[in-house]
Amino acid sequence: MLYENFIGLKEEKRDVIINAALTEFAAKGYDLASTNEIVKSAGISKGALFHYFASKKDLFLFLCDYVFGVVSREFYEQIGHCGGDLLSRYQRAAMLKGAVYQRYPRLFEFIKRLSIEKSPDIAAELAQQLGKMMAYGYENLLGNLDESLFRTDIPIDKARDLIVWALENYGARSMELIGDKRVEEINMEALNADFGKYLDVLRKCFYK
Amino acid sequence: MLYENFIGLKEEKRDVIINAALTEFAAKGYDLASTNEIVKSAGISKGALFHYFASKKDLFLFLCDYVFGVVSREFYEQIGHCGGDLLSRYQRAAMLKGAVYQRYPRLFEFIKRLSIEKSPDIAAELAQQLGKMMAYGYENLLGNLDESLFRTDIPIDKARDLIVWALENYGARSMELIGDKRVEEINMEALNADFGKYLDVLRKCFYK
DNA sequence: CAATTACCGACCAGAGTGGTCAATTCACAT
DNA sequence: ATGTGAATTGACCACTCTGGTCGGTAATTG
Repeated sequence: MLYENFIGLKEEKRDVIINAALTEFAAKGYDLASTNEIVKSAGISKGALFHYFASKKDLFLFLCDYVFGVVSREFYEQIGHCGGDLLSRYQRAAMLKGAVYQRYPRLFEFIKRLSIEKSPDIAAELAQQLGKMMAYGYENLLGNLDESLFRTDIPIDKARDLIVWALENYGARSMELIGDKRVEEINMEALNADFGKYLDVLRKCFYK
Repeated sequence: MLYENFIGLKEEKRDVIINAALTEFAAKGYDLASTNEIVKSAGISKGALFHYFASKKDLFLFLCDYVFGVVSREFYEQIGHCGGDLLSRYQRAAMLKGAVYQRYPRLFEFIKRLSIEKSPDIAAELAQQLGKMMAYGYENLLGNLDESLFRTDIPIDKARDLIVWALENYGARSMELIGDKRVEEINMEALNADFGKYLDVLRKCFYK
């Protein structure tokens, strides 16, 4: 069975290893990422890692599968379950992102890195999976959008672009702000309140 | 005299070396950047590089100085010479960025990388210079801002944030789109026209 | 012409690479 | 307590790449 040795581990230990690997790959990309760093940061031996995974490539592809699963289940598929307009969806997405972040702080950085990954060793396997993933994401966030709330004196597609860009940047900035804080000491209410204020401005400016 | 051997080179050759080094450092950061890659990509010998610069660190610090000079002279100090409102400044900044890009395509990526650089070998020297630089940049772009054009029913600071974030993202996206195209085949008029359309939307939404 | 400077690239010791494997520890059935 | 198979360890392997050196050659200068 695939990854049987790793799957058998208890959840806590699995997550430690996953987070160590996500962090290393996110920081350096596939080629420059070091398995030595991963085992050191995960607190396991070199032998253990290669007992769980056949090779560095195997580990990387497992991570891709894994994050795609997490993001699809815990993120994209939940976004539909709320208002059909863009800003409501983002509001919900922010909450969901916080939940995923608590368990896998580097997951989104890992995914971001995937989209600029150029190593030929994994390009073929990665390309199709990533393409499907991105398409799925945009479909859930932007597909079947209720556009009736937008003001009518501006092109909706450009307004949508600007909103998406601004909020992506807001998200990135929040991540940096959070930094390596322990999960407990992040004030989620304050974070959401602040985000809400920006959404209000966007509603006032881009909606009727 | 400092960097005398390098300064004496003719401009063309200097720029080739500078661009090769900017590209490598921007892509991998200080620690992982390889001087071997730089000399290969610049088309010079290892000996030559260490004839121009005493060490990798010396080269890196020269580059920092150099890009700070370029950006200050060709970018920040020119932004003031136009309308004092935020969107006019961004319009001008986009043109200026294009000019710098033609000569040093990776310069802005290099600077971006500086702000997340963590190598202890250079941290001390870098920190102060970078701080001064960023402050100078924001002062020129956001300082002494004409805020009279903003609508009065929204908090100006939040509107300004959203505009800055959206346009930063637009800039990053344009860069990616340009990718590694040769400078000649970039359609600057089309690029500016497109950018103008987005600025129009922002004016309509955030200004009176 | 000599003298000086610019430049080359083979070479160095050391660090780090992905991956292996004999040896040890562990969990657990008897 | 003991035997057994699986989980785990970390020293080790062959190899690549690192920043930097240096004896030599080519080009420039006076």
